[in-house]
Amino acid sequence: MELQEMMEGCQEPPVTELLDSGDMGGLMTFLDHVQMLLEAAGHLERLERKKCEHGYASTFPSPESSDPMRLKQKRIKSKRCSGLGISRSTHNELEKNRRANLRLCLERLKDLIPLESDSARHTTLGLLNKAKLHIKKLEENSRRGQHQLEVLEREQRFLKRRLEQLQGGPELERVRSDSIGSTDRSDSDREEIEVDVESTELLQLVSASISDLDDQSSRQSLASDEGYSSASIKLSFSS
DNA sequence: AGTATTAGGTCAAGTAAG
DNA sequence: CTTACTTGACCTAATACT
Repeated sequence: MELQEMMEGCQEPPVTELLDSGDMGGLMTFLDHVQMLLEAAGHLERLERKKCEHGYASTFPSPESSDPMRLKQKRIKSKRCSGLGISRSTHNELEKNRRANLRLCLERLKDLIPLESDSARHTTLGLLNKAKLHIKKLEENSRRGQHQLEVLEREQRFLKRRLEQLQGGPELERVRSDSIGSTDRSDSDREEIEVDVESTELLQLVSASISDLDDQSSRQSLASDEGYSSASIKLSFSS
């Protein structure tokens, strides 16, 4: 029950949601989880590599295993060492600790990956396989999130420029004609306009705030001697 | 410097229990 | 079948010895 709660606590919302909501804390937690899982995967990989190096349960024979003479010498030496070394019970105790540590790591891993149901039994092998899949999924999500972030940043840059142009006065007419139908646009312009089409709502919002801004600035400007430019912008915009 | 020994840690096979 | 335990073998790094 408690474990289930912890696990649920670890389940991240999709990256897209986090991005949409601008929840930077959530994003950081998500990235932390990815980092921890990658570390776990790295540990497993290192273990596997070590197995290969030593020839343990590996398809690659170690150089020594092919040399019977050296193997024999090693065995003799090892027997000598174990005879003089730590007692059997101490060795058993140490081995027990090692296994406990392994179990602990497995529990931590279990907390990090989403599991279908609490009641289902999770074997070590199953858990490791699920962790592997989860890592792959997180990596994919991370890639997608990164891509979306780039798109949004492009969009933000474009809107910022657009805003500056709209506030800039004499540039306005050119911007308008550009957006209506000029054919000699650069690739980046075209790309930006595509983005623009996808975000009409956002643009409307920006336009609304620009109008507010213009209302204010025109009021201020009209009060001053140089008030005509702002006022004319407003006029041409509304016509 | 090179070799032997020791200490500490890990792995894998065999086995018993749940 | 899975897990936990025991046990012997093995590895590496540190230390002692020549």
